[in-house]
Amino acid sequence: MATIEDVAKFAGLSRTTVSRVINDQPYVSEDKRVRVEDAMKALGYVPNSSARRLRSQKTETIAVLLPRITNPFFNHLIESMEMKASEWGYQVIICQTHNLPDKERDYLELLRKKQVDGIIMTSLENEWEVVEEYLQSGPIVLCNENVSTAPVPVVHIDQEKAAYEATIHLIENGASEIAFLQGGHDSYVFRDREKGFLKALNERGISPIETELFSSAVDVKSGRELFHQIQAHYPSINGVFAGSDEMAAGFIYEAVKAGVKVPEDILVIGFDNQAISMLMNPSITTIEQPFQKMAGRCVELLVQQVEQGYNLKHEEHVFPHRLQSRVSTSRQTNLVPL
Amino acid sequence: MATIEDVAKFAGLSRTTVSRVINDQPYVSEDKRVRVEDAMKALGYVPNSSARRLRSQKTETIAVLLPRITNPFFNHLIESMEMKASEWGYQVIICQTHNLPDKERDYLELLRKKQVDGIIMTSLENEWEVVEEYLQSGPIVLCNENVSTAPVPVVHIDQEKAAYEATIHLIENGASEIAFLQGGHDSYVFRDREKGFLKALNERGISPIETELFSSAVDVKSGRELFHQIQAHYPSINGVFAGSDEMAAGFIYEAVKAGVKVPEDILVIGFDNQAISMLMNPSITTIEQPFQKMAGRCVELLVQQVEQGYNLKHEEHVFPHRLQSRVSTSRQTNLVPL
DNA sequence: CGTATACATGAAAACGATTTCATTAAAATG
DNA sequence: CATTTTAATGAAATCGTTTTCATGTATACG
Repeated sequence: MATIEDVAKFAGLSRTTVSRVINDQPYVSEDKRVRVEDAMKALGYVPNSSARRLRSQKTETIAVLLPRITNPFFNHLIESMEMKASEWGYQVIICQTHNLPDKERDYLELLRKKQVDGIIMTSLENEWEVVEEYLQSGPIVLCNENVSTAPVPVVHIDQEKAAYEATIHLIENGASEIAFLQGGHDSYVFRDREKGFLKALNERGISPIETELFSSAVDVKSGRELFHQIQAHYPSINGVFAGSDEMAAGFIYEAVKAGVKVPEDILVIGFDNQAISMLMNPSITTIEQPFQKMAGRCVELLVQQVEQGYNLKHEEHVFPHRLQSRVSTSRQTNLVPL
Repeated sequence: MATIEDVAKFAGLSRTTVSRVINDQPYVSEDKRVRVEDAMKALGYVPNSSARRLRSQKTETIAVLLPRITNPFFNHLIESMEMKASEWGYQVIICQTHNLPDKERDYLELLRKKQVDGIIMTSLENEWEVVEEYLQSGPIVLCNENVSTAPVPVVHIDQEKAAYEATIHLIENGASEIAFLQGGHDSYVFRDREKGFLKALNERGISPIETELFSSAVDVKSGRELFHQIQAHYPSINGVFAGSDEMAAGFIYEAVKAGVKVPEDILVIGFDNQAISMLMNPSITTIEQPFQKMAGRCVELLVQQVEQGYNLKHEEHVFPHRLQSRVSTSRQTNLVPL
């Protein structure tokens, strides 16, 4: 492959001048500019990315950490992130942690190796203290998980309020014993939602049931399993707050199969307003997050820090959510949604 | 940040020796090795990725091109690709083309810039001749789209046979006028499936209807729109071959809403065996592709070419598909699936 | 005991760009 | 016209590694 040196020789000029042309810098005469451009074309020259990165100490690449890309919430987030990054001239490296702290650390190392300019974390598997170390090597933006002590920008909805509203919605539609079904492992999202959930129960004089429900994730499979756990151990439950629409869908799928009626026997609410929540029969009431906007903001905040420097301060970017009411929580009608 | 030079000075040794330790090379005595390791630890040294890439002419990064990550077929593919790549020590850059030829070319340029070692294309927006040029800069593996003249490994199922079997299945379950609904733009997948579709019709003495149905994609929205187009212009159609489960789900959603019964009035078959095909009511008959295996093979083939060199020859890797029969094509029972 | 052979080490070249600095020529200024 | 500015150019340093090559020392061999 041709190097800048080859181009320079071919054009009878110096590397410096060629570099100036490549980078659209001033102080190069028109005739030389043309000569360089011709030479580049003739040799099929393309600047070598590695050399550029080394010299300029920039990679124009960011890493996005997430549990797994098949989760619709995360692939919607990353779709928008990739588009926004592309607008800014940045590439996106996809990093699936599968909820493993070690994998997360491996990917954070990309920052120390200077393989990426910055990182967006949409989930958190290590203690924040572990992650904080990496801020020495480059900026980090937190999406979704709101660590209130983290000296970085955090982008999220008000999870507590959303969960509170969802729970109130269940109660007002007739639920009196409600299960809180969130993905297996502890997280800030989990805790914030649980807080809102308990606040609503408390406010309405409902005592929380101490359940021993377990699910490893917020996917369809978990929802299906949890239906059977509830049937077996907590048959009196008549309301379900699910951590995702997929989980709600899995739950409803098994309920329908078992002849348990939603919403007549159990009210179900999901989260994220994914396609599935509209398509299911009964359709699923859910909380909508403006993920495109959140994703865009994350990228903007990160790129800004990369290009203009960053200082360690906590900065919250809270986006509005919206409750989308559908059949799964509606005691009045129970047929096809509008 | 500390460089290899700093480590060398700290340890009182040369860069060369430090490099040997980093890369686990022989010819370094045990005491020196320890001294280097201590120095690295003391200085918090991590090798700079850009410098490494420049010197070794390797990036240990691959790019995966796809239309959009929110399409479940593609995010399932890329989930497995990322995992496999990670096993081999490679990073994955995600490249959404949104079906735009220009965007595709932009991403192919990553190969010329030496920003990636190789590329996996899961879709094709340019003429193959355009793409072929890039083979000068690095290996490419084609997934899904089977360009029979392309001198690269291609990984796919037998789309023609799958479509043929799906169509026969519709016919044997009573469909006599069948619409072929595939995503908007022309593609090899499209053509192969259409071939199989027409072969089945022809074999069973059914003349294809010349429809003017248009959809821009294979997503839920397209499926919904197409239902209405069919209702309005081709009311006699009683069978639908949809290019994806999402499309089939959108179609069925609108059908149910309009009081058209599936499968009684129209039989519907989808593609990919995504979660949605099981969750819908009626559940959707579909064709399953072994995408984990296909994804894994793609990465293996690419990495192998990166590390051991590649020669330009066409090489087909065909994987088995499977028809999963469900309610949407079953005239006998029409209630809850098993 | 002389001579291959393997082991250990470091100086310097290389990877391919960008950037600093020096130099010269041309234009503007008083 | 002398002097300051501005424009145009290139030589060489730099980014941080890996690799080649040279050199020295210990070990094995006949």
